[in-house]
Amino acid sequence: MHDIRLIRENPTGFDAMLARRGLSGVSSEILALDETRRARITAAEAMLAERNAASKEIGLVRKTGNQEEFEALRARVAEMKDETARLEAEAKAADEALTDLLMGLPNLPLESVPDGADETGNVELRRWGTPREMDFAAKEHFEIPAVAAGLDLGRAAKLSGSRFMMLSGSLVRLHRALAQFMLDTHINENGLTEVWTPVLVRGDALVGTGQLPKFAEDLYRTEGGHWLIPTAEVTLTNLVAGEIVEAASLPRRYTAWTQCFRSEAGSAGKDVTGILRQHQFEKVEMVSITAPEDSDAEHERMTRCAEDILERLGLPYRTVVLCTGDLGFGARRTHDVEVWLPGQGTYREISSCSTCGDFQARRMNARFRREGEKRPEFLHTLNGSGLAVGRALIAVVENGQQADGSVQLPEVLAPYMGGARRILPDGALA
RNA sequence: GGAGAGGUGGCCGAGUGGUCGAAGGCGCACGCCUGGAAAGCGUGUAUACCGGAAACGGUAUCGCGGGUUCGAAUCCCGCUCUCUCCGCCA
Repeated sequence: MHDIRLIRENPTGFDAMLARRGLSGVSSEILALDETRRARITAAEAMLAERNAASKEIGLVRKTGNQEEFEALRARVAEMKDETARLEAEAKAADEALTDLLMGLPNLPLESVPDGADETGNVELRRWGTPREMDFAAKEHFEIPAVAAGLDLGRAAKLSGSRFMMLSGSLVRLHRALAQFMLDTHINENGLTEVWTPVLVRGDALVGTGQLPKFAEDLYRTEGGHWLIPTAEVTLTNLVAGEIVEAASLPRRYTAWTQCFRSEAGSAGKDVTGILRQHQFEKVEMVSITAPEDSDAEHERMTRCAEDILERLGLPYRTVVLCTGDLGFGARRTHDVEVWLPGQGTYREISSCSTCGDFQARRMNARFRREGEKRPEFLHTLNGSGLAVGRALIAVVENGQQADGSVQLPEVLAPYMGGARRILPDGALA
């Protein structure tokens, strides 16, 4: 949500920023609504003040017992009541229209974000690692014998339809090991606080982080009215919703390992083989809550936390900064970390780290107070995957695949795999 | 799921139709007092929005949303959350 005062002060600047995201000037409509809203509020309040004064007078008059004057005042107030109601309704209508409009507008990109129409405009920031030379044709994850032994897409489809998976044996253990390894690293090395959160939330929470009202079709909703979270960004960020926190408690750094649910509306035909894109998947999420002046550094730190996981796993990656055309709704700047997938011969997104500035904080009214200051200020919020567990699984097995159909596992996972370092072609650990 | 009780300012807590943004207390800030501190005394102490250069004025807010009334913290309806008991349950 945008600060209406900033738009009032600098409408052309606001339009110019939104233009970078491909939106034509909306400030004129915003300002018109804002003006109507304020005019009606002023008028309604003036009339209300008069009415309140008259009502007070009625009380006094009634005590003095002058019946005529009492009735006259009553009639006058009754008249004003209709007029007040009309003005208030108009003010409310303008206010709602304005809020709807503002709620549907994406965040403004930071200066440092490159311009571009789509993902081809993203700019590579750095690369780490070298894809392994393989003297055989690299397979995609679902084709590798060691993986196929524990991956059952057919039966998952029988139960749930497409874009669901069933994992068993060594493969699910590897999946769990990855999540545990990520969590332990974030908790022990990166100083994040682990949180267990609900995965069913109220609509308000999703409005706060920006998924609603605009992207309802991407989400699942229960009959009881709960929504399933598409990412723990929702629950972790909303931890500070409606609160005023002490500056001394910042930055707050959270991590959570949760199920995530996405309808994947609009991604028909994309990534239909394997487990790259699922309706239900696991993610270890990172969320930071900071003071405004610290969010840039925090963004870099968070991105490094995601990259660090890949480095410990020995998985080659590259990090890109998304261009304006590829930027998500709530983000000011996003770093995507893309891991090397030999089976596809390309880098694929495994983490997305975004700084949202005060965009989400405004929507959820999350503030902090500086030591000695009276006025609270809006917080800055950041979120990033650290990492998507299913995709990490894909990356580990594809990069570790051997000519004989087995998979060599990263050394750091051995403690989580009962000391095993390989998955054999038949799915057994070794 | 059933029954009951309750949600008032940073906290506790009074308040059943008007003069209530709301007694009192705690906390906090400032001042007096003191060699210094404590105690004591005094003063002050919410947020948002609208108008205004400002001083300041106005409006709203007693869980949330409606309603009754000239007037609602107070009466009515719906919702929500918390607590207690019962039921069910991993």
